[in-house]
Amino acid sequence: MSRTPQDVTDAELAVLQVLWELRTATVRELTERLYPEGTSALNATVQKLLERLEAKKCVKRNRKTWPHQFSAAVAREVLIARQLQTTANKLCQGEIHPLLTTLVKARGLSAKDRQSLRGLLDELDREKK
Amino acid sequence: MSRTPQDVTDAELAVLQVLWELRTATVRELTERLYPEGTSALNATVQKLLERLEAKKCVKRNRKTWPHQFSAAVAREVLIARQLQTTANKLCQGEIHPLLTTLVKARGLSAKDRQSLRGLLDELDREKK
DNA sequence: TGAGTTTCAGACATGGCGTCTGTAGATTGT
DNA sequence: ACAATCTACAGACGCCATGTCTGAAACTCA
Repeated sequence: MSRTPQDVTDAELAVLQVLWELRTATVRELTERLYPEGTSALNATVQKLLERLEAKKCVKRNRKTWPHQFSAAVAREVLIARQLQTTANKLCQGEIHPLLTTLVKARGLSAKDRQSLRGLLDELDREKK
Repeated sequence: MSRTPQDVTDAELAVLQVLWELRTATVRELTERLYPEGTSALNATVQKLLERLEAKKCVKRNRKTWPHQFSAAVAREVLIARQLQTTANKLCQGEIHPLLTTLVKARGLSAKDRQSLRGLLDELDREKK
């Protein structure tokens, strides 16, 4: 039973969160945001995280500028979808329907939420007939 | 950014999957199921996994019998819900609604799925008014 | 050219997690 | 009761994912 590495780790995700907010940023900007009290050694840490994110195609790097400008290459929604699929694979043999029923049954679904969900479903009905 | 341990690891989940299927089992039965070709050393491995699962309150152990009988102490649905909440916390500040819309928009939702979902929503409407 | 950045390759450290060893205790057959 | 066999359990090992750091080369601007 070999361990499966995460597609995006916690520290990497923290970097992405800032990029989603700022649209684009330099290493320095990211470091200051992520480690307000940190030493300058953390620049290299953030750099490494960006390097790994780039390898995973989650971040784009503009090498034309100096310093380089970084931006997210995947939307938050994509990561959500990926994570949900992973959960489905592990716990439901890849089926997503059980996830839906679990979510719907969970507390915290307001009447408005239910209404908007119905809207989405209607849309799908019209699309696919 | 310290690493956060998983609540149930992959090897532990494999044990749980068998327990969900068999309802109850001994270490030996689990080992034969999980590692059909394995050596006897793996008995201890499974034992350790069970020990950790017990500590996490995911497994119950009956010490009255010999050998001990093990059974799952959490339903698959509970793990699903927990995992979904974790995802929501990491990617949506704890909101579950974004997960729902992502799932609904994803491929693989049949007309029947949509119908059963509506049924669930209706039920909730009646409950909470 | 020199000062102050930034980039980048590589190394290091911590700890999670799957696995294994060794020993004590329980059970069964004779 | 004794040997043979199984199980339980404590502890340790080792791999590797992941967050962090070091040092040197590359770049920019004055």
